[in-house]
Amino acid sequence: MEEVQTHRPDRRRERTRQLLRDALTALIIEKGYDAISIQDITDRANVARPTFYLHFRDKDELLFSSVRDIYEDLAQRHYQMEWTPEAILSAETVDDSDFQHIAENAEFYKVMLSKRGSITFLLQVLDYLTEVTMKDIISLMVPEGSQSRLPPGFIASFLAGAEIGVVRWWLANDMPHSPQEMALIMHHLCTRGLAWAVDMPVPPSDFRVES
Amino acid sequence: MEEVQTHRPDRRRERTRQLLRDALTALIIEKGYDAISIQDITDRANVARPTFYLHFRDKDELLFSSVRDIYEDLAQRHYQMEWTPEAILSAETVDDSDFQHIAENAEFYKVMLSKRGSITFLLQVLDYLTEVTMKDIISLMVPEGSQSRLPPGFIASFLAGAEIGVVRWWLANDMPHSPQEMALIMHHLCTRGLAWAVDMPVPPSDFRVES
DNA sequence: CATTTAATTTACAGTGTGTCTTATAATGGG
DNA sequence: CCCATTATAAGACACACTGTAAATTAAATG
Repeated sequence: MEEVQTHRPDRRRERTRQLLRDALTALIIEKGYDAISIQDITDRANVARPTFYLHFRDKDELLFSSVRDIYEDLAQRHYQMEWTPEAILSAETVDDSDFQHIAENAEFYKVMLSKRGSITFLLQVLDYLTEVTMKDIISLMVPEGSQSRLPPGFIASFLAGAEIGVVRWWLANDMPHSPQEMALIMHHLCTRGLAWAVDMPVPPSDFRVES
Repeated sequence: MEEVQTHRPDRRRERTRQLLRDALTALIIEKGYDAISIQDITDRANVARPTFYLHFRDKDELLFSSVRDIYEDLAQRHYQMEWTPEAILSAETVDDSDFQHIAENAEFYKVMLSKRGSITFLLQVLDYLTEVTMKDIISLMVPEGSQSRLPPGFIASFLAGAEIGVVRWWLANDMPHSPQEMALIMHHLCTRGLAWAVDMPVPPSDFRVES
């Protein structure tokens, strides 16, 4: 017996929800995610504590209600382009929207991808990146009917993890490069690997894993 | 005025600490890290709750007291070998101790690197991997007096993140490959990059970032 | 066996959670 | 503009967990 609550439009509702969202993001930057109590959020938002539970089950639900549209927007921006194998591997068409977005919300990510952040959030981002990368890998292989040497899921997880690592380095070092530069560096390292990065040759290998 | 407590050896002490450590790891696998209370731990260990605080400040301190020696052991195993630039880039001398260790503690890592885990732990592992990788990168460049195209910290963060991503994939897919295979696959992908992985050529590039 | 130290037991104050009730205020529809 | 509806406020409650304290009991060491 699922009782689905349908809400007629009401300014008070959206206003309160927005106040709570804003309070949360401000508090995250100030004191870290874990240290925030529901009381903190409602105090900051000038809302009674029981009101919180009229809108969100817990802190995580509030957090994800804040970021969901951001990732929809990012994915949409990414897929505005028609990705072909050539475009993905070419340095001319590198997509820097991820790094752009991180730069615009640097304070937020600096906290949320640190010990003061939330593992749920970090893994959500990682899964998002894996999924997007996965689609790119697929579009890289399917049109050719070609087989990659490694399982696509493996490669996507590899690249997504690498991106998180690099973003953390970027933020920890106060963003010494522009988003465009970062995307380009990342692209070179991803496509060409460590041997290129340290400018040393490795022998060719026909190593292959059946997926 | 630092009051350093010096403990003469006493079986009761080490016994209690070990009981608490064992209780924690068992509980982590059962219900996830976050859901565990101090009470849970002491109940499982058959120890009074105030006793916990005679040994550890909080849950995190207990956790890290459990894993510290593991990582010392791993690092020591890794550095038993004299790493030269050739050895690091060669597929003959791949070090699989990390994957071996993960496989031996698969249940534990499956939880701790998931939403039911702990961000502090995940980042601790990430930082450990970054540090170890960093030393490898350095040993790759210094003896030659050569310069890498990218800042070593960048590369190390990239590879460490990639390793976490891959380990998560490996665990999520119930370890379809042996630790040795995983280390080998990882090695190929790290050194040769995406172009190799999907078996498509990219033009050479003399792109370089001054560190 | 005696001394030292660890652990137990009980208790307490503090903090946060999730829910409930009653009263008040704002909103959108007619 | 008024009214029925719905959101919010205010206060209170039971519950769980934390960190610490005091007095007592138990165990290990030499």
